[in-house]
Amino acid sequence: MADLKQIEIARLAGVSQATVSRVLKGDPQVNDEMRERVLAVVQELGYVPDARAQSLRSQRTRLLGLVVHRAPDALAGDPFFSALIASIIEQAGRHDYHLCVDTARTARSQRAIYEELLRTRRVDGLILVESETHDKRIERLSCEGFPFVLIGRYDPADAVCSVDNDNVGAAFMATDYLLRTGRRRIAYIGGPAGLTVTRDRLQGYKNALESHGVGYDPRLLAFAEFTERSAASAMAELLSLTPPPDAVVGLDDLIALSAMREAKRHGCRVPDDIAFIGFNDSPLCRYVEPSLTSIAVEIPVLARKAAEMLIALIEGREPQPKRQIVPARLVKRESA
Amino acid sequence: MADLKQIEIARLAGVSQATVSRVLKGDPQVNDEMRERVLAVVQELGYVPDARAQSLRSQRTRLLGLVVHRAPDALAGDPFFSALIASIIEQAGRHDYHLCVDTARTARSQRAIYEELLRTRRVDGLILVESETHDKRIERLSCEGFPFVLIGRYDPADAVCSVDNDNVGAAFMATDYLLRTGRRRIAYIGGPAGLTVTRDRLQGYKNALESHGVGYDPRLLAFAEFTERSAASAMAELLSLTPPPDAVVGLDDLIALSAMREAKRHGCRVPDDIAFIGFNDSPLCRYVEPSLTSIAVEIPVLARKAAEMLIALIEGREPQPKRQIVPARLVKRESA
DNA sequence: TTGTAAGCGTTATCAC
DNA sequence: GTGATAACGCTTACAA
Repeated sequence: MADLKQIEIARLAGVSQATVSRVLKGDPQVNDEMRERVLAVVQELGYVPDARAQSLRSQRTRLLGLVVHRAPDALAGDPFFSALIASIIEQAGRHDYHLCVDTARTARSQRAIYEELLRTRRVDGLILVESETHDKRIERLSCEGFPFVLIGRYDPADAVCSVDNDNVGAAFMATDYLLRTGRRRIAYIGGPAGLTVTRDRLQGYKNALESHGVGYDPRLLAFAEFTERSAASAMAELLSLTPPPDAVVGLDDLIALSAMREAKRHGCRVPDDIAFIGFNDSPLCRYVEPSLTSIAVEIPVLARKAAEMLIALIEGREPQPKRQIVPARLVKRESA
Repeated sequence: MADLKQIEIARLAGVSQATVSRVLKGDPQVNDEMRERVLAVVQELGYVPDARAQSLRSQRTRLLGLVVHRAPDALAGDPFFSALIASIIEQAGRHDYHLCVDTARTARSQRAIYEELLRTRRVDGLILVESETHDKRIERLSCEGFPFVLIGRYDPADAVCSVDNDNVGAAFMATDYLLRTGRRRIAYIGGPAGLTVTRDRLQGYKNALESHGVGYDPRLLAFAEFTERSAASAMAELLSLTPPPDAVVGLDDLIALSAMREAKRHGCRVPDDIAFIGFNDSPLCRYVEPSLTSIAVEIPVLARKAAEMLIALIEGREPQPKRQIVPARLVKRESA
């Protein structure tokens, strides 16, 4: 069973080993009668070619690589990555590719992992997430001509293949929705001020206010760390304004959620007194009370497109366009 | 850069290609002077051996396989798998192994995936989760002598290598706690009835009832798929009983949460009218209202042990003991 | 101690 | 059309 190779099939079918290979590859040049004979033996013995030998010979492993920069416990709680992984696997599977996932916590181990995956040719291509603005890895991969696709933003945008969600558009969508439902004093709680996502979404927020002719009040802006407490205290401060905000756009679901809790603790009714919108449409949203309206960034779409692009690159097709933007989607629930 | 092989290193270092291989393998037989020469060239050119060639030659891919039986969207929201994946990767990495994750939704595709991973020798071993009581895959793998470790239970227990959390004990712990806090009509919502985890936890539930001398009422049992709707409708049915349950043990946090929401929608107060306990202590638990009491199964420990055992098997060491049990832990919150 | 050479199981290029 | 045969890049007897 274990040592079943083409040569064995060939012997039993009374043909040469090369013919077995041809039949398996679907070569149209082979005689029907021989094809039948070979396929019969293959079927009977359940022969499947050895991926290792194929990899060496074809210089292709049919393995996509994904490296995640999170400690295991951080990864564990993050719905983004599990969604990403699951969707990449699915899309890869359609093209008969598999996914190899690695984690790299420290900067050193990151370099090592990339080095390893790239140089050992263990994977045919890489999907990169959470890249920084000037990312050595990216320059490196570009130089080497190694196939890779970025999830996120990069400048110059057309230098690399990338997919991203439309952060400006997503925040516009959230704010616009609140304005349409009659809210006028809309606060924005961002994450750390340096993050591009914080800034992009702030931009979308401003755009929406402007498009409705609603004045922009800088006092309604707050920035929080990614902790419950930080978001809560930002919210407390916003509530001390007169008049207080009647809606809040939070950078992500956890921030929105923590803010919402704080508001409730101050006796606000949600959504009557104040509405809340988060981002990511994480599983959490459905389970809290009131359930949290959220802007879904379509991670499965993102992942599918990334995998699709990467496979195209690997197989020598130049993806067009090189940059794809996935629109966001409003998931309406009780909080707004 | 791309076509850098040992023979090239050998040429530049003025040695034979075999010597390069020996140096890289850390063979103590080689002359120090030669080793220096070779390593210098290796360093300078940043040579790394081709994993594909190594795989073919050594008959080892250094890849562990994990197959997950969930649709991508079900996987996406499930903290269990992300925790599992993350911890396996980490442990594997310590031994210079990588992880290949696949999903298989349908029974047919499951077979196909196993077939593929096993027969193509794409991975050196498999970690199996969510096995069923009489699992063809397991018999198959055993027959073939393919290295694999089960996360979960299997009979006879010493036929295969496995790690498991103490599901019977965990459910006992949950049910016992509810009984001690005065609950008497305790319902159990399992997952699909064939799953061993469903049955083991049912057993623990029954054991606890018995140990408290509380009668077992089969009407208080329900089985749900791993979807919100399914758990909710199971809960709705339980609520229609007279009298309704005063506590629910859910197979996992998501099931417990979905059930809890359904109960609240029916006007039940939690925990006053009805208490809820889930399993896994997922991040979600803290954010819902009321926060969910949960039995923590130590997934990282489970994953680490599984990976450790699998690697031992692959490398020809017989793990002792063949079965490892990881105890559970009660995390008390508001819902019970 | 180092070099030579025979595979590992495929695929692909030749002749026939 | 089909069958030898040479790679693919590495490991490892075996020879020197």
